[in-house]
Amino acid sequence: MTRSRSRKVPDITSPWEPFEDRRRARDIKREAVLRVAVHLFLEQGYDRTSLNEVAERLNITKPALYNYFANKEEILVECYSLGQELSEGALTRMREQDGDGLFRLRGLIRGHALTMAQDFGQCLVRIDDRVLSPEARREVRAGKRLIDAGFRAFISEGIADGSIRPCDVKLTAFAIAGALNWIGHWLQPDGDRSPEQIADEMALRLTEGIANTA
Amino acid sequence: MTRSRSRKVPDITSPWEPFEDRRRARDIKREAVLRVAVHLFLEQGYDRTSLNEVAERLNITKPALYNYFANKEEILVECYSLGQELSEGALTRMREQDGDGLFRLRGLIRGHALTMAQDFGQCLVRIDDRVLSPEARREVRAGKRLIDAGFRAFISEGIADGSIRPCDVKLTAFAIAGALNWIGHWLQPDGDRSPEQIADEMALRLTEGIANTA
Amino acid sequence: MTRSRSRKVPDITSPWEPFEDRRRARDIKREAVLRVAVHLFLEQGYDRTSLNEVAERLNITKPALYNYFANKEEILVECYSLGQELSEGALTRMREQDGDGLFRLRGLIRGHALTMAQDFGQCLVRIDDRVLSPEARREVRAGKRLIDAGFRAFISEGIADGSIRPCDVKLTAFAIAGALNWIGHWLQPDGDRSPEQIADEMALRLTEGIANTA
Amino acid sequence: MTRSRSRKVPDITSPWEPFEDRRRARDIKREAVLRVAVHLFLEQGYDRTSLNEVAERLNITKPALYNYFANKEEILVECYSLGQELSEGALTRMREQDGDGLFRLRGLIRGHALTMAQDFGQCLVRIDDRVLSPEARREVRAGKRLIDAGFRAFISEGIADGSIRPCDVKLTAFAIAGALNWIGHWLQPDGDRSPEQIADEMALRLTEGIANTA
DNA sequence: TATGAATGAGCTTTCATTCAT
DNA sequence: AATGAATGAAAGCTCATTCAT
Repeated sequence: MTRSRSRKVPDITSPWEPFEDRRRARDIKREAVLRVAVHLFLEQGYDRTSLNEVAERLNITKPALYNYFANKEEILVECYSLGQELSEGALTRMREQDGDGLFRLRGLIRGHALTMAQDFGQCLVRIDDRVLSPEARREVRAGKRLIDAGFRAFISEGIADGSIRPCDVKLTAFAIAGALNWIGHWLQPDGDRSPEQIADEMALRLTEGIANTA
Repeated sequence: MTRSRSRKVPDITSPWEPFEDRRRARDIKREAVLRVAVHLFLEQGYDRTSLNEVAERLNITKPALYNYFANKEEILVECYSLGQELSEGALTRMREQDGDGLFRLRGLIRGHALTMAQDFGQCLVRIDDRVLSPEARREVRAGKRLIDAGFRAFISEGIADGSIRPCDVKLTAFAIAGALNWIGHWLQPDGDRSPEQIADEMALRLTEGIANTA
Repeated sequence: MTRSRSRKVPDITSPWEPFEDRRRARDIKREAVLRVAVHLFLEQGYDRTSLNEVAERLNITKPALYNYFANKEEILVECYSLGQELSEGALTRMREQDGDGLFRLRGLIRGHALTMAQDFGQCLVRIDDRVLSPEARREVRAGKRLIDAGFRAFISEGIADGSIRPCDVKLTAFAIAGALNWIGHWLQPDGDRSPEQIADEMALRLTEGIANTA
Repeated sequence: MTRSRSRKVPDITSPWEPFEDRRRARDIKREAVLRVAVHLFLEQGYDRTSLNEVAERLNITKPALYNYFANKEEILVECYSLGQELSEGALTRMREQDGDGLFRLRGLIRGHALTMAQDFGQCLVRIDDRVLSPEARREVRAGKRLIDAGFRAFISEGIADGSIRPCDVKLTAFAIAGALNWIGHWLQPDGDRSPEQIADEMALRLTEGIANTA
């Protein structure tokens, strides 16, 4: 026993590694579940995607999923969370950057557009959160409001610093967000524009009317 | 219509009238089903709305629905159709009006925004057409493309006649459509802006950047 | 239509009969479900009896049960109810009869013993009410307490009127109820004593010690 | 085995002790499992108690249980066994004591009542043995019959020696056993009577009617 | 000895749809 | 035109049990 063990070098040098390994393996598997799930959710809708299908694509059985998630809803919630992270990431990055309101707004537009080019990001706007339990829904909606508030804040800021022309902040924010969210509905992975091109174009196009270039 | 109605007094003279009446009654009921259905679909999602619920709100029983519709999918398809009619109506109206591209585009924006303020209109963008059978889906998508083509046509027209500044037509159309479709997601029936106000505002706001006012 | 109808004599003489028939048919089926269910519950236990088994014995399919009952629990609750009715029937009958406490107690014993000879009666003591939801359980337990209270009342009454010797009422009631409830556990349908014989014997035996024969 | 063990220095003085220790530790753990299990079985029923719950309360994981028991059924069987031991203990003790039938019967009643005040004892009458496999059930039932036979034997003995009045032995035994078994259903751990008081009271009360005091 | 992961079997429940009436 | 009853299919979830480690 001692001998056979002694051959396994890493076990001696770092007895915690196996633990780490396990946890990492677990996280990797969790992520794999989420990736497959969000993909199917987007493809077929949440209700029409059975856990069996998710499991099948992962080459495991349905109950195995319950090792990683408490129930189907939790899977969706975590998909939302990952999407939310993408979205908030863009917001945070721009918040920390110097520049006037218009500059930051354009950055946020770009970031949000790129978010919409990814599965987890699309999930935010294409999977109806009405399937969630009231509590989960509240949390998800709070996240969505954060983003919206970000758009409004940058617009207001731009108006204050003169980089954006006075306008109806709320409606403008909705219009911009709507145009971006819609990307998730029409974007083709193999389209003739790359997500980055779309993002850049949107950043310009959606601010053309309100940019104070005078 | 007016004539058939005026005859109504003596049923004996016109044995076909009851037929008319019947068909009308039938249509009225069909419409009632659709109105209730689209409402519930929007409220809970298509999959989570059972025909039982629809029937209950109509004070009939589930199988009675099958007198008016072949199956659940047909109900949804007709909801889409009604939404599509609203949408295409706006398009047709503007097509028949005189005016330059910008003028027509603004009219279409207004019309589309108003469409998004109604249940059947919202249905177009909030109920995922992936629940439909391939054939039905193809038809619905064809309808949606029509609208999109309308936006693009007016924009191109505007560029041609000089009322709109040159721009990426496709992307611009997507941006405008997205901003408008999004209305269906955030509009509150009792909000502080009326649908008409929103429509007018959007017509201006979404063309600010591309209008050739020089 | 009118003619074909006029041939159906009973429809004319009593237009309500078909309705009645239907309702009766429905009740008959409900009862059949309950009889089969309680039988299986007693034979295998509640948890180990699947609705499939119940349905199979009735030559219907599982979901058909849901026409008559909202869920499995409701089936059990109604079994309890029927058992409770038997039990309370005996109590009520004796309450309405003249006689001293001892006489009534013996009557109740007899009645309860006979109750324990029937499926619905056995259900009361052999199916654990812990499988029920809290609300349902509360109701079932309230029923059980009623019976218990009946035993105590008659004993107290007997002590008061001198037909029963002073004793620990609560414990005596428990002892009697226990002896009777236990019948449900050992009674064989084809045993050498009939339920009536057992009931009579128990009425005497369980009161021998407390009867005031002096 | 002994040899390989002897290499561990401290073990040299008494190489058997660790074994003993181990076995003892194992038995202690087995017992702990049984105590937790019987408690949960009584609280929620056998079927509704998952091995996960049992394990959780023991701060181990579910598969660990399989080190001590082959399967869930075995756990229940051993719970029964421990209850049976309690019950048979009372029987054996009285069998070995001098005294007439009435005396012994009263002793057995007392012993059985006390058995019913303990988890393992209650298990005998509150957990349905129909969840067991046929073989296990046969064994458990054999045990239960032993106790029943004990009651009958003492009653017969009492009739023979004149301490008990002639009566229907079988029915009397059932009545007494039933009254006692029922204790397990109504006894409250914090009730106003101690188990001993109840046992004494029952010993008198349940023999009042048949005791030959003349 | 103990664990995390996985599985197979099974259960309750829901629902669109059909059919006799 | 409308209903009550019934069904087939499927879904989410639970759980005892096994196994590699």
